[in-house]
Amino acid sequence: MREGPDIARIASLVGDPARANMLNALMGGTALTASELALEAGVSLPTASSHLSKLMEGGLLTLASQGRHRYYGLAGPQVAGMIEAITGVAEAVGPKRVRPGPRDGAMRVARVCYDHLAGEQAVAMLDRLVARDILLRNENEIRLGPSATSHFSAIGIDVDAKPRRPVCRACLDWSVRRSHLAGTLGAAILDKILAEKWARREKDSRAVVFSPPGKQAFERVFLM
Amino acid sequence: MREGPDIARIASLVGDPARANMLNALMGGTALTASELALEAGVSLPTASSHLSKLMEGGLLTLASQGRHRYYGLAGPQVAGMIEAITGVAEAVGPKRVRPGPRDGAMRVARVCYDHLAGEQAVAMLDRLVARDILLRNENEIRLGPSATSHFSAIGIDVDAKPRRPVCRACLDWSVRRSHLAGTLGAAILDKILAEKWARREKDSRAVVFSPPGKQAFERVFLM
DNA sequence: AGAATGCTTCGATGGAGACCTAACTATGCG
DNA sequence: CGCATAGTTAGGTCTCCATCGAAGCATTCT
Repeated sequence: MREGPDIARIASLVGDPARANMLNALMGGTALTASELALEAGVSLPTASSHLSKLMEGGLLTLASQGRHRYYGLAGPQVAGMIEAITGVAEAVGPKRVRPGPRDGAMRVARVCYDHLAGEQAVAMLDRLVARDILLRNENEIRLGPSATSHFSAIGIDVDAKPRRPVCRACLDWSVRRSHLAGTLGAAILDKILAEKWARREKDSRAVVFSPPGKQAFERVFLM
Repeated sequence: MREGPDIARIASLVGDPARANMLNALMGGTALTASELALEAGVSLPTASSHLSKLMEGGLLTLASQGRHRYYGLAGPQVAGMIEAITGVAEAVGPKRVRPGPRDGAMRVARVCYDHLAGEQAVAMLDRLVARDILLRNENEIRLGPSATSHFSAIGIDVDAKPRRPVCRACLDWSVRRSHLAGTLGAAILDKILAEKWARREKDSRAVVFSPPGKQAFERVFLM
């Protein structure tokens, strides 16, 4: 029997799949709301809330209340370092990813992330929008460029509406490890993709599958 | 829902108090038998055996059978680093130990971290080696300086051997919150300290206690 | 004020796993 | 061989906690 810092307590906090998923999502560095984290973890809102209060009590998270939103973030670099260390071990001893199934491949290409598009397609889209100066990017901040209004209104998206949520937000993509576009604009684009039937959502999955003509249309609008 | 390395699996292995105690005991660097670990963990032998097979299956331990004894040890430096990282967080957020006992004081000054020295002494040593340009440090990376070979060979340590493990590595010290020296060089230095009898290991603890003349010798060689 | 949204608390349920005793296998010793 | 020590396996109990639906606050929008 030993004493010393209670390492089991901390480790068991990370040891639950739902909480691990949440922490993983927060490794992107941006704080997320309880709903977003519930989606990431694949659990209901009450369950997520319970997990979050445990993580808070364990000192692994910080909380920033803004109006009716509650943004949870990692408590600090030390916590992030710990997650990295655990991830490193998991990667090393890991059950050597069996053959990635077809779903995994589709998920990698394009999937829904809360309310916007993620995956290779989404990362490529953000890159292209920035390269064309339609969006301006500075580290993790994304703003509208001068031609944004005209460009997006041409395809039926109004970026000048003043919603509560930020129009643009960077969201770290776990498969590509680079950012894609979130925020209301990201959500509006996903809406358009689905409304135009360029792609459909895989049932019971976050994967988004483009039809061949839909893919062409998407690339013509966003990747040219 | 995410995928990626199964961090929850690894963390939950550490997240059980009995297993955490076992891992903690193994942080001393010496392999222990199942009975010894059962004692450390405060559980019965069958329970310990069950835990050990889980840790083995999780890839956190190595096993060396010798006759009817089975010696369990940490699987490697990466696992040791993970435990240290978790310990650091637990220490930081932990239920602020009421009053540090005498043994805690000794642990703070100098202790074994898997195969190298940790604690105030170790942090001071790395600081000094960097200040003298014997080691070159850049963030978390540590390299040998130009005079390293001659300096260490003068005290009987060969730094030019090419092992698989890195010669130098930074390891975050949970008590001081700054880095100390790990890697094969860190291990060799600990070996020398014990071989020269500058210090002895506290029984059943990771603490390392310097004798007065030993402390002088150590400081002459590494802290001047 | 009333409706809508974001989140937490409550209460009940089910399943996972930590634990021990007892029985079994393996190695070493006289 | 027969006994002792080291360790694992089997079987069964019990506690903990992850989970969800429903209901309750809190904040903001209209």
